[in-house]
Amino acid sequence: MGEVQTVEVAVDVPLHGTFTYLAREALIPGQRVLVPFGRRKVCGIVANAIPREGVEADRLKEIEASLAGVPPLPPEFFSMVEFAARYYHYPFGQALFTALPTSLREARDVVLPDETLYALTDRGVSEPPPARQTARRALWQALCDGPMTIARIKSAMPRAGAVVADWLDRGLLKRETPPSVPFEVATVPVLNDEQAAALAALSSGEGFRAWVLQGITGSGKTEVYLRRIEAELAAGRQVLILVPEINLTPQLVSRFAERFPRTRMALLHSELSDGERLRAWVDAWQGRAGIVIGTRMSVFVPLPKLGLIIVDEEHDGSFKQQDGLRYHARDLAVWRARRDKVPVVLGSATPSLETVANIRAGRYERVSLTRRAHGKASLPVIHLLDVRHLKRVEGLAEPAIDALRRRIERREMSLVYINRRGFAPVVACTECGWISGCPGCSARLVVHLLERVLRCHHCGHEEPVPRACPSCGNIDIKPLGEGTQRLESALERMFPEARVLRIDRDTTARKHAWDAIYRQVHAGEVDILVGTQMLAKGHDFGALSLVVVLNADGGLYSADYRAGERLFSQLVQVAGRAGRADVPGEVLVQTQWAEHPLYQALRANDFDGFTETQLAEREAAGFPPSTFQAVLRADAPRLGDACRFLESVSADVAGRHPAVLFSGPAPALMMRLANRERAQLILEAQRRAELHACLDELSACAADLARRAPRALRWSLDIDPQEL
DNA sequence: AGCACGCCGACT
DNA sequence: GTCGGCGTGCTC
Repeated sequence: MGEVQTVEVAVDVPLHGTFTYLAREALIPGQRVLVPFGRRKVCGIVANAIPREGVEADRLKEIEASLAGVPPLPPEFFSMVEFAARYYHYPFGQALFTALPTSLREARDVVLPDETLYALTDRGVSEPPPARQTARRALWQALCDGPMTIARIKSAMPRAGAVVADWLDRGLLKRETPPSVPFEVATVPVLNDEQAAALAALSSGEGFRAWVLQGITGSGKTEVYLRRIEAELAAGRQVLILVPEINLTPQLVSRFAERFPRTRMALLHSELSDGERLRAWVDAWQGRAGIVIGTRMSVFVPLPKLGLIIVDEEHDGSFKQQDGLRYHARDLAVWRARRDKVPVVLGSATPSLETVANIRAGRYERVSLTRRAHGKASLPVIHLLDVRHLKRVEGLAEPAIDALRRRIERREMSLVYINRRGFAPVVACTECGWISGCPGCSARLVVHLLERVLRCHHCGHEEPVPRACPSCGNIDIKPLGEGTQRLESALERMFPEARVLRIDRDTTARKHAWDAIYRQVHAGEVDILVGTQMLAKGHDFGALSLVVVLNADGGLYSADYRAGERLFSQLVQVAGRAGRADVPGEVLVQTQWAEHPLYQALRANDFDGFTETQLAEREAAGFPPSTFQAVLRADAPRLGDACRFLESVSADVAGRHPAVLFSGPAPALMMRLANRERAQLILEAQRRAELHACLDELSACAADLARRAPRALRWSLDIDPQEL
């Protein structure tokens, strides 16, 4: 008789560990199963875990069924999820389910389209069905042109099932598995010397290497990727390309499709339906797709023949998941590349400071592209407009107005970029440049106008808003970054003849909004584009001859220590929009702090100089990448409950971990959100290991205390947080 | 997380 | 008298 065995099963619940079940038949790790759980039936994944002791056999329930549709998930998938669950201190079961496409999380069988190809045998070709059997004859004709899937056969001849079975029986038809990674390259443009050198570098060595491809805007990074990808495809391997959400555009996809016309691509992004996503996921997993392009979630997709990982725009914040399993796809990509002994390429014009620190530490190797790839195209000229000494109309400095007017006369397109980021207003003196800093730590104080206080979101310090500048007595002190509200309408009043197109969350919310915007822009129907952050991402607006940047200073002295880094990268991006082959573009940045090192570095096109000062500042202040951080966040209907919870967690754990600095609890920057109030506790350590040892204890303690706290309290732990 | 059990307020 | 609020406890 079949012996009853026990099996460990992972389930999508916020509890640590796996659950033990009885199984009547042998089950393979990675298999999806239907299990009774509490009073419901859920999907579980058979885990290759050590059977747990001390669970009485009579309390065990039985696996109800195995769920059909896909093969068992491979061990490499598990090992990556295990790592992510451990590193991000998140329950294994939930981590496993976040790494899966929705269809595989549900307690249902899945049905995938049948990929088997049917082809005529030699005999089949030489024995056509009689002409009077028109349907069979038409199917035969279609099959003569090449193999077909069952779905395509049925669309040609709805009741073909019996015919196919009959032809298979009589040896007229055979099943074929598709050639795994068919490969062919379309015409390839010539690389310039620098690109060729970069490609040679990225192709050198064997096994794991972490490369940073740092190329200025327009330097042709994508072409280098394409060449590098070509080599992998030619060797029959798969390539994983991670891109920010916004960059996964039809233009990017068609560029790949045109270059490798016979290679199957799997695209993974948030717009897909569950069915489409499952299909792409399985194509990648089964090795059918040679190229896998996707957003952060694709870092988990099993890839049996992985040869290379590319993370494009690696500095982009969208690689960090902001809820649930708060993973960073770039960091997991590097981990995965090391494990799979394949190279990883991190591409960016402005690599993140974390990446720069890794280059300096010798963990990553940098390859640079310093020239624009095409013709005589040159970098834009950047001017700083010191608004303290210039006359302004509605927030626009006169030289900027003149420059816009000239472009309108010449029928050239301009972009007015308004930086609304750094929404947390820091108070500054317009005379001496004094900034509201925290006396207790190196963070900056944020104005809360309603409560009339300055507050530190790092340590919780509070003080009243001063009436005059504490440094020079000037009474004209105000929050940085005020006065952009009226700008858009002001532009229209100033240039009534110009066609102004505003691009922001409101105007792009509708589904095909971008298509319409692109059409107008490329048809030359726009004189001035006005927009926010969105414009700094990889949209192609063709050539602009002028970019005016307003309100950038908010990012200079922000409560968020990453604001400077983000500002620099955004300015480099928007500046990169300016300029064409014949005329260099012009960029005007309006600022009160023209002498600030960030702007000086921007003007001199000096990324290394910029990172130098940033790294020094971060080191002095004890912020990443020179330290390692985690944030414990809590929210509740009342701030007090959230703070009390964080306070008791801190009191419980802090004493035993002197190497970890606890700051707070402090109210979070966006204190109120959807009628809930939020607070945070920040942890910092010099070494990652120290932080993680502390976090092991802290997460257990938080889970325990949360059970006794008011039920409405929610908490989360964010490792390597992106924003505080 | 989800789901049930359980014990107190305004409704047919 | 019951329908339903959400506090508490558990899930192999």
